[in-house]
Amino acid sequence: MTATIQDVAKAAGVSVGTVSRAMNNYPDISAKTRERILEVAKELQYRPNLVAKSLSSKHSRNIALILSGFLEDVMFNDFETMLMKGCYQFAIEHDLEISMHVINTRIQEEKSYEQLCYEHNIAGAVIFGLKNTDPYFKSLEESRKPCVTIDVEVSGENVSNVTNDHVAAFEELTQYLIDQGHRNIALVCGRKNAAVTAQRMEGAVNAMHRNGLELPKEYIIYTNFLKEEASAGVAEFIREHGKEGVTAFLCMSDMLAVGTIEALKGAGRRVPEDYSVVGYDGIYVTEYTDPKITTVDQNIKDKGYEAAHLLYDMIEGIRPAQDLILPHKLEIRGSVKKVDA
Amino acid sequence: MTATIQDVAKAAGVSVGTVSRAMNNYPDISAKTRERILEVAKELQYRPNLVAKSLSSKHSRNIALILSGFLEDVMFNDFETMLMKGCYQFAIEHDLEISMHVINTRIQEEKSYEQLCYEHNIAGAVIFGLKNTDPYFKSLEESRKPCVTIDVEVSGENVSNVTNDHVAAFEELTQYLIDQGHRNIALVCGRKNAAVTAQRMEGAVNAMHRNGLELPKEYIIYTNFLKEEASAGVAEFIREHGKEGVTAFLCMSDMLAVGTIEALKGAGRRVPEDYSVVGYDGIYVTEYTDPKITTVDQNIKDKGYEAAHLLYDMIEGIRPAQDLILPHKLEIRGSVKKVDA
DNA sequence: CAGTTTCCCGAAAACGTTTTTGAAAATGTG
DNA sequence: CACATTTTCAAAAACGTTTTCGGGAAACTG
Repeated sequence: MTATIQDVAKAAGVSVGTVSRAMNNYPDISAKTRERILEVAKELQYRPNLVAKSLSSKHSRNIALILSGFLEDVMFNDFETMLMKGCYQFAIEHDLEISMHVINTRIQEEKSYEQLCYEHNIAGAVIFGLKNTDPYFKSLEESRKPCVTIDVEVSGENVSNVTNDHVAAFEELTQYLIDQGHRNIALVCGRKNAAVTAQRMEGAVNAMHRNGLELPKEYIIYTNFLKEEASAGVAEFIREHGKEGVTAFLCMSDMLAVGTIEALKGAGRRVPEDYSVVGYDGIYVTEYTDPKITTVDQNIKDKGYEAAHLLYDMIEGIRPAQDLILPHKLEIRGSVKKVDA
Repeated sequence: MTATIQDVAKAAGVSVGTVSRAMNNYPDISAKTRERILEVAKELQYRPNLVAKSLSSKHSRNIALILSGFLEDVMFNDFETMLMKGCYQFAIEHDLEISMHVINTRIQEEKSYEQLCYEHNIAGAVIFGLKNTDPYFKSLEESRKPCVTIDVEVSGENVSNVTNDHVAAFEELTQYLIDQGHRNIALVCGRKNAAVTAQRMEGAVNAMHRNGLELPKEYIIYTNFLKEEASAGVAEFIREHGKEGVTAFLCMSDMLAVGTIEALKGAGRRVPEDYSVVGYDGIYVTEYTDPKITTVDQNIKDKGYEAAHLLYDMIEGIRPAQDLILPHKLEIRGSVKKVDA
């Protein structure tokens, strides 16, 4: 099979401990023997077994990316993938091992977060997709293993949160619509009791009130963040309220925007000529629709990178647990038309 | 910390070996002691350390998903993600551990596939995104660790390949266009020396010849599978050949179809009224464009599932290395118009 | 040059499991 | 009841590393 540390030791005429010291750049070894061992190691194409390393070593360079609901949600491939890319980017740059774990409710009930870490000798994790109904949501609070959640507020000694200022971002997005002259705006909402929904709602209402506008209850269309529900909701909306002068649809996600545009086109309306539509998230689909969708880019890849970064710093004791708010960016594409106020 | 097997052994008044036997359902243990041990284990919330398990155990339940070029290619989030989902699906169903490794050229030069397996105690891997210029492309041939490649033909004792019949599929797609009355068809091609390009080209030409049609060299637009290149190429094409009666664009990927449609719309043409367009792959974007793109669905999630399945069977000695050709499916959406022949 | 310090490195314990070996206990057989 | 067989389990080796401990050699000190 492949050479082990024993083989290298024998070939170099030293003890295994010395080989270990040579491989890991420890100080207490003479330059000469280190050279020789490194040479022999290269000769034998020796690669340390990371499993043994992980078992033996006190401090681990393994971090995890934990995904909840990965197999259930079929729609959002872009989000998780960009997040992964960000994490892997950081891991590669800092020579970390990263392992991915998809968890569902059953798995969460079976083993705690700490147990999962223990199972795999993991120093900490970036956790994505956690719902407030997930068992981990509560139990993380008392975790002794550090972790970083994405876009979900969990309090706890060892838990950080990386997110955007969704309130401000949505406020900005709403303000943009208003600046373009829109006064009667319908809101295509996400899941009623989701945290993100509440934040975005707050942003929308803030912007409207600041401009002396109201958001009538009838102008709120609730969905579960599903495109089809947005389509159905919007179709019904224009049947019932089509004559009331609404000029824009403010959607809580890009997917909802896609559904909204579909419904509008299905009803023979043009976007943005007849109705303006904006989305939220910045997933890559927004560039491929017609028209391209004006949205707020959360830059999820950076989020992944910064989450891994923060996790690493927590593990190393460089930074304490904290909330990190990353910048967002209004991406103006083609789905909004300026109207006369 | 968390309870180890020692703790369980002590609490149950037996040796660690016995605990191991109880946990793994070995036969040589009395039902009574097994019961008792399992109870104690649950009591202590014992979870075996998988790292130690992997190190100690002869046969491993760890498989890997190896992704080449994951961080480089920014465009195709859908493909890798669906593949992952398929693999994880199988892994969860069969209680396997799965680890994901992103490799680039540097990493491939640094360590061989076998070394990578050895490092992580991996029994075998599903490999995706391998280019014929990748170092692993050749070295896999002699690997003693089983592996399954996706959509790339590598010969070798222990390497399987899961793919679609791209020639037949593309032939079918082309035939569909012809059946709809199209006679003058332009081909939006992928990277010139890629294996997939050659296969699809073959399929296209087969179908055309069978119907007594020709594919003029000027009607072939080469790209590197990039949307922008397709846009540019098609824009130029209709400037130069717009008057020659071409009615359809046959694209080697969905992304190219998106680029093609973009260019056509940019030039004031309608799809499918003025030009029909078809894509290939079945990524989810095809459902979100306007019009929705008629394409061939490769069902990449199944591919991932079946690849993991085959890998598992190879490891267990149930199936030998082999090539697996999965069914594809023509997905008729809205980007093709019937014309009078 | 004797005593101290520093530098190297070998030996062995440790990480948490599985697996092999062998022996005691239980059961079966005639 | 003596012997053979089977069942059950304890003890210890093994997996491939890291890390601790300690000691001899070399290098300083006065």
